[in-house]
Amino acid sequence: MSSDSTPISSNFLRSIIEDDLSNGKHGTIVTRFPPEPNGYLHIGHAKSICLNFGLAQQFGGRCHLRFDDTNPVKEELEFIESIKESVRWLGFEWGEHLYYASDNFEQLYQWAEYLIQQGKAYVEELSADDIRIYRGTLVEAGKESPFRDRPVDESLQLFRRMRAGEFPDGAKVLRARIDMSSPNMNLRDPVLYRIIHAPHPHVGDSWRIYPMYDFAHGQSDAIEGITHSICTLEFEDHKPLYDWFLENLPVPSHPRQYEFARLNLTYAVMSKRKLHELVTQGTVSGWDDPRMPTLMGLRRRGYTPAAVRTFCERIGVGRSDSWIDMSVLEECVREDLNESAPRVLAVLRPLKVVIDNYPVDQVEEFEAANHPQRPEMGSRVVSFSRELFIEQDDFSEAPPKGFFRMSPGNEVRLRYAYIVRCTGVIKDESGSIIEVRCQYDPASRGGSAADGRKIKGTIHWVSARHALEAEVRLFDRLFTDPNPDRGGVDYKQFLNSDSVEVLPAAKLEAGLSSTDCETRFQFERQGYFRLDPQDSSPGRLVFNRIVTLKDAWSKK
RNA sequence: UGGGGCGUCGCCAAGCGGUAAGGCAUCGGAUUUUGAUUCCGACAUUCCCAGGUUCGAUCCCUGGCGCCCCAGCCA
Repeated sequence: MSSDSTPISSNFLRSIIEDDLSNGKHGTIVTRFPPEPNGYLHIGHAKSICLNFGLAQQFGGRCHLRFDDTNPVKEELEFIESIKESVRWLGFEWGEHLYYASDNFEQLYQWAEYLIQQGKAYVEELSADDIRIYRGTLVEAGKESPFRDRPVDESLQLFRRMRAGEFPDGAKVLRARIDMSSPNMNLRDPVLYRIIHAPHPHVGDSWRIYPMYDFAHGQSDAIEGITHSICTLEFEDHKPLYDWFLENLPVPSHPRQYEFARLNLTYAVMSKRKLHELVTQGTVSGWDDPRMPTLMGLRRRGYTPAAVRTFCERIGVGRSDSWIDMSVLEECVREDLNESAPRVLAVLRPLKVVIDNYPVDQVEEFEAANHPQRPEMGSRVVSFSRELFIEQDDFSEAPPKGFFRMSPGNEVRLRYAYIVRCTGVIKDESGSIIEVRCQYDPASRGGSAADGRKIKGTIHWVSARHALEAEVRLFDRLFTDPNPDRGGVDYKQFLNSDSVEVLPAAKLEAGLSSTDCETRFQFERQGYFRLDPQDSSPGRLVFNRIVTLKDAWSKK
């Protein structure tokens, strides 16, 4: 992780930890990343992962991976596995510190009985609807349940029978006995346990009752000896409850909770519900669709873990609601790939070019640098012949002002090869250009004019008879609006109908025949690409565009 | 209209009473066989507003205004 390029900057969490360490409150820090295994991880989770694992790393502590698996009806083994895979892919390792809240179920159950015995919890028999009505509203105090003051023994017996599976789902719950008139809704006798007759992905069918998040999370933190329990802002209202449990239970430690603002990205949606919808409604091909902001999606697209880590560092950590510009993420991959990606010539939308004065059967080989700024990356040889492909965009019959690519009468350099002058075009019956004719300057071998004249434009090309054919997929933002997630409107109305463009017959330089999906390339003048790990096979090359190059010209 | 937060450049974000870091974006200009990269330069007399305390306030106090979160047997 030392290769990440953004300097570590100050934030409020680092300050807190520095203080706790220097004043001896803690000798070492322990954090945790606590996902619920009910879906795939997205870029927002990456922020939390980088924060928790990163803080532990920077301060010589450790970070646990803990599954907050208290709701068996939403959780699946598949999600547990994909989460582990995503965290590892991001570059973090939890070692032996893998935990499940569900492994604490017996202890939590004992603590629940303890609370009952202390008169601090009771078995509730009101229906879910009635509980809601009794809870009151934001501006009105709640009412106490008729079961609130029932004898301790009665609650205890009932709770044991709940555990034994004697009651159907929803028949009863266990509630904490706190304060029905608290202005903090979380303190109005929160539900601790509910009856769910469903098997659990991790602990199987051993339980009929399951603790709620609030009754499991803080205690799990305490059991694991977490020092800094870092979560998102919406849990701030839960902190008094978090602390209430830790103060009223014989727990081994009392972690402190700190909250930060969750990540929002422009031109994306981040809620699990909406991502799920995109998948199930077939808007995208799956959780790993290269346009998805999921870690699986970014990975398949070709993003590097280092780029995602740099992004998480660069956006900072604060407590104010923030919308990070997609361009920040994009710039992070470019930075990473600009350093490491070998350059290659590839024509995405081919236009045939014939060099009339070039010998018909002649083939020349030119040396091309794999990375002009990094000679140590070596060079390769590219074949040149009379018939080539160039990019359709690199030719204009009636060029706009400032266009310095190929146009009739103008000279342009074919990268690494020769300077050519366009002499004419051939069109089909409908008037579209199907071929461009040129004359080359034999004295410009390698691309430099013998007389030293300056050539402004350099374009890429591929020799027609040597070209490799490939499918290339150009991905763009999934949404047309910077904030599709804003309230009041259906985010689906902002779906970008052009978020993927498939180019079926791109022409690549021959050397690309033997590459693998681990290598990211820069297709010169176009962007960064890599083989799609899913759809590519030895006989069929499918490239994904990870991100474009910056393009000052197209902006004009 | 209860409670909890937040408000520093277009987007993030440092700053912790001593006179506004940095990144992304944007705009100039230089170098360039990628209109990329790299490099230089510009970019908040001002920190939501109004009062107050102070020699001095983005930082302290008071009062406004705006935005976000909370009424799951979800996490």
